[in-house]
Amino acid sequence: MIAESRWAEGQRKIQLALWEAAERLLASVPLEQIEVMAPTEEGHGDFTSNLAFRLAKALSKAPVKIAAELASGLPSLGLLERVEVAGAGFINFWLNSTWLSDTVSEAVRHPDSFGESASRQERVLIEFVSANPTGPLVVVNGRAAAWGDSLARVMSAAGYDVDREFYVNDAGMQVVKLGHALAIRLEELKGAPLPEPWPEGVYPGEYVRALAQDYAERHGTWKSLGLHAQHWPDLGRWAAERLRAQQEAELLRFGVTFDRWYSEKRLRQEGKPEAVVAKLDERNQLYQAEGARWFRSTAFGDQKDYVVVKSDGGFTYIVPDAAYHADKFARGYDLLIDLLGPDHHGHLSRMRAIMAGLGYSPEKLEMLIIQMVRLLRGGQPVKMSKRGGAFVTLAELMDEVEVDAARWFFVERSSDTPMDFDLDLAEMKTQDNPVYYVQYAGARIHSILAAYASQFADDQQAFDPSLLVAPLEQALIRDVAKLPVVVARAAQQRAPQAMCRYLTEMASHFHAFYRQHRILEEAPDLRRARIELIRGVLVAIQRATAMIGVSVPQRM
RNA sequence: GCGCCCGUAGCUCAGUGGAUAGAGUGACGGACUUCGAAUCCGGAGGUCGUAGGUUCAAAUCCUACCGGGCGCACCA
Repeated sequence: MIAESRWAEGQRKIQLALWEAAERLLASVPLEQIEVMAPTEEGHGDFTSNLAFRLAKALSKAPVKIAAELASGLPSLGLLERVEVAGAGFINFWLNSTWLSDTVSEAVRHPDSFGESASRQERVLIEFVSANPTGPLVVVNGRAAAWGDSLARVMSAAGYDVDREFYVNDAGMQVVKLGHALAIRLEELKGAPLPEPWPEGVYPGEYVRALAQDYAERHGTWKSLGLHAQHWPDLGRWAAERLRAQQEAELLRFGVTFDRWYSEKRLRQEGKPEAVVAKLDERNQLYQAEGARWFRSTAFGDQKDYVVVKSDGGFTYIVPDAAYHADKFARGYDLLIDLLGPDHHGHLSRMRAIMAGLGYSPEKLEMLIIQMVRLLRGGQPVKMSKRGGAFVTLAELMDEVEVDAARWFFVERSSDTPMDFDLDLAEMKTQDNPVYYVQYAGARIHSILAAYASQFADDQQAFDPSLLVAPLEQALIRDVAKLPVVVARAAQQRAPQAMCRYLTEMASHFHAFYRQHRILEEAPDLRRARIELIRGVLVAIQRATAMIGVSVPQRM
């Protein structure tokens, strides 16, 4: 539907031209070996190639000489302004500025789709958050939510067919313990004393009190319930569904929705864990020992074999998990991405092993760890302990920090390293806060466009891109033109944080441009050109912020 | 002990095998009669944890070591 971006198209044309030039010098060079890439530094062109270094050995000639020969034989392709040999043998390419500024008009014409790539015909399932339905979402769940949702948006824009899924652990022992906790709180409502000592593993959190209140209001018969273990599973299921719904509402407030909430309970009811064990058995991957059934995970690079069916006949947790992932493949996804919590390091090699044991190709399952979040206030860590029932929830974080700021902070850092979340900084609506820096650029553009619309409502001036010659204008044109490539790259690297850097750089160029140049007071033709430019910049800002779930208000 | 992740400017962090390793922030010095100063412009700040190896080229890949974080149940 969407054509290849002009930027990528230009890159491709240069690559082909270089290939032809190389073929004239050396009998045959595989096209894949010809790299045309973004230079690391300004002043090295729009694209650069290291081809001369690669050919140096085969041609036994100095890279500089090869580069000069390659460069001299290149056609302009209708897009190159100049080609230069630099350093020890790099070939740098500058794009024609008129060709470039046409992409700005392209952005202005397609404000809702600019930056997107054509479909890749690849179905991806991203599973994230998947918090147990035994309590409210906590801050690290927010990190996973922001990061996973942004990755989904970025990959979707890059042409992947993406679904988001939340796996609900509503079947295990945890749910029974939640039911136990609810029973205790119901007894408390009746005036009974709390158990001494508090039973092991039962949720002590305050939120269970609220649930008990709620339960009592909805169930007239609650007073006849005693503290009997046979009631815990039912109470637990009720509470788990309440908490799951609450999690869904909190995520919605955070701007994150899922295509599917996948129930472990249903997975078990449908017999999928049994099917996985049977399949492993068929494939000769199981053996009996010490009264349990073991999986030969060492055959797939794991450290030691582990139990899949316990001596009491129950499954270990890996079995339903494996069944869940097998089911994802069965549903037709080409690629699975899991964002796992910080306590799942040990899970990775096991999951890889068992999926390999089931015959799935390991590179089709990517597992990324979302590392823990430490909240800082006044430079000091805020105490959090789920066990003690005192923790900072995502809802509390949202009460304190705007969603835009929270999401920016979570996405800005790569996922696999622990982060400090500076509450004071995120709350600040000042220059120190990077979110507002970007939003302010958008607000300024909105404000200029509003003034333009009222002062020059009947402007008939045509857009003349050749007037945009100032360095900052050129920088902004390139920023806009690059969006599709930035998105494609962020998707490929699974690195939504690239969007934050892109936005910060573009905003910086815009603010500098704004201080240095006038728009409305200029002659009509230049005014019109700059209006087109900032419209394009606004589109790029809006598109890029949308991909990380951050808004761009018209006024701040 | 084993596994995963991380050591880059005072601090927080980017960095795709390429050129002189970058931002932000802090401290310091400047800029509003202007379409929004929530902004801009300066200079200063580095043995990329250490030591080897691969390569024309290493912060990036490999090995060892040092330092930090997390995880290592027939719990989930």
